[in-house]
Amino acid sequence: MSELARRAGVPVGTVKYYLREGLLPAGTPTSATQAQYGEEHVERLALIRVLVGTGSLSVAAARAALQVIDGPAPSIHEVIGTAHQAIGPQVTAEPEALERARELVDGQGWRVACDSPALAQLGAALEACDRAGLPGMEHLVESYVAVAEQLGAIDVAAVPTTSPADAVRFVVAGTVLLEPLLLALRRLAQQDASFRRFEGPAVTPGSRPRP
Amino acid sequence: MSELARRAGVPVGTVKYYLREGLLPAGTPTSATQAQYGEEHVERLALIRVLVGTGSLSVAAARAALQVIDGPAPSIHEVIGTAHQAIGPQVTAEPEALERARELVDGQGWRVACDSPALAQLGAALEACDRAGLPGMEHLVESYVAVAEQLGAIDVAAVPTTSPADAVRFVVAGTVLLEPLLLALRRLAQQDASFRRFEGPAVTPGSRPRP
DNA sequence: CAATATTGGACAGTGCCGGTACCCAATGTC
DNA sequence: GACATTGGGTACCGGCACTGTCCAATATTG
Repeated sequence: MSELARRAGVPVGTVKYYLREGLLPAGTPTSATQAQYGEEHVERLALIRVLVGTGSLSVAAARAALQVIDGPAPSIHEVIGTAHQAIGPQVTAEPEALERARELVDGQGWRVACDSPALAQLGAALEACDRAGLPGMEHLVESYVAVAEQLGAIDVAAVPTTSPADAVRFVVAGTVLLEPLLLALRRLAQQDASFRRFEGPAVTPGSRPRP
Repeated sequence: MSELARRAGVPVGTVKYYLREGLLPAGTPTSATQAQYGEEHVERLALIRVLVGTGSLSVAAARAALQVIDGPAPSIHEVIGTAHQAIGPQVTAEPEALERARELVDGQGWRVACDSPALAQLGAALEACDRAGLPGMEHLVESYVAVAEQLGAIDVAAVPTTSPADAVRFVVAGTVLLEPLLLALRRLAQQDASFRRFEGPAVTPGSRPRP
């Protein structure tokens, strides 16, 4: 076990913790004080660390996500739904907000499961924007919907067709790990866009990108 | 204070907590045991709640974000940078990952501050995708960059020009609150796209959206 | 073969973080 | 004047992701 921990770069105590929490399957025990761990355990450990680290999943959510990866793959569409159930922050939106989300989605012609947690998340997000008093939301949301449609198409097109297991792994890990990637890119693009709009033509000393 | 708490729908103890933490400015005291709170305090409280609730900012990050809103607005471009500093999860990426992020951004021709936390976030996210063994990342990232560019343009174009204070508020709140909105939309779009790709033509009983 | 080190496992403890409960003197209300 | 309420301070709570400690069984070594 110490070798596993060393190879994965994770403290031994943490490995024990993951074993206890059911994130990491136990190794094959060779005796009462020894167990065999393979390369798959190292990879699993790496996956756990990125899910709870970069993906900022809770340990419970990571367990659920890993169960989806381990489980059978009925169909990719099913897996996406299950993954969203497992991963999503369990947001509870009021019925009216949920209704608003449904209308938006239906108006867009999207075919979406009624019980998807993403609907509640959308409703809560819309509600939050209202409460914050953000102006011009209608147009903004419209633009975002168009962008999201591209994202969905990109993601689904990128699902590998080599094997069902690969596909499931890609869907679960990709859904989680591309989120921070997307948010980071958005922020960087915001900086660039604001530079072009506000600083580009007349370069003001002191407000250009810092060295 | 109890009236303020009631109007904002927040427990009194929590209001005290926000006062203590410097998120909510103190009311004008009318005596030793009484203070006057105005509509602005109710709005502020609502803003705090969406930032820490839906926006899932820590109290410390929310304080920093609110300080940006309260502070002077040198220029929108500056505000975006400062807001990213305040909001961002303080990710520490290794120099090599950071270098990789820089190359990606430079290759895209984006003008970005060298010390932006978003660069570290991007580096960490790329690193995480590698560690998870996601295939076909190059093409995927390329597509995401193109989408992010649209997002940045949308966000910056939506900044209101009515007053600097409005603009700052929009930038800070929008950066935070549109993130959950975007992620929810992405998930919904994924569901729709996967439905179209995998379930659309030949409808399989039992795998269509649940009632 | 005996002395020592290491292992896996169980369990309690730690540090942080949002938030809550309690207490108090000063004040408002009846 | 009796009594409730207020703001403010402090202590405390529960959840979470670990981490430290202990222990008996086993591996390693002289």
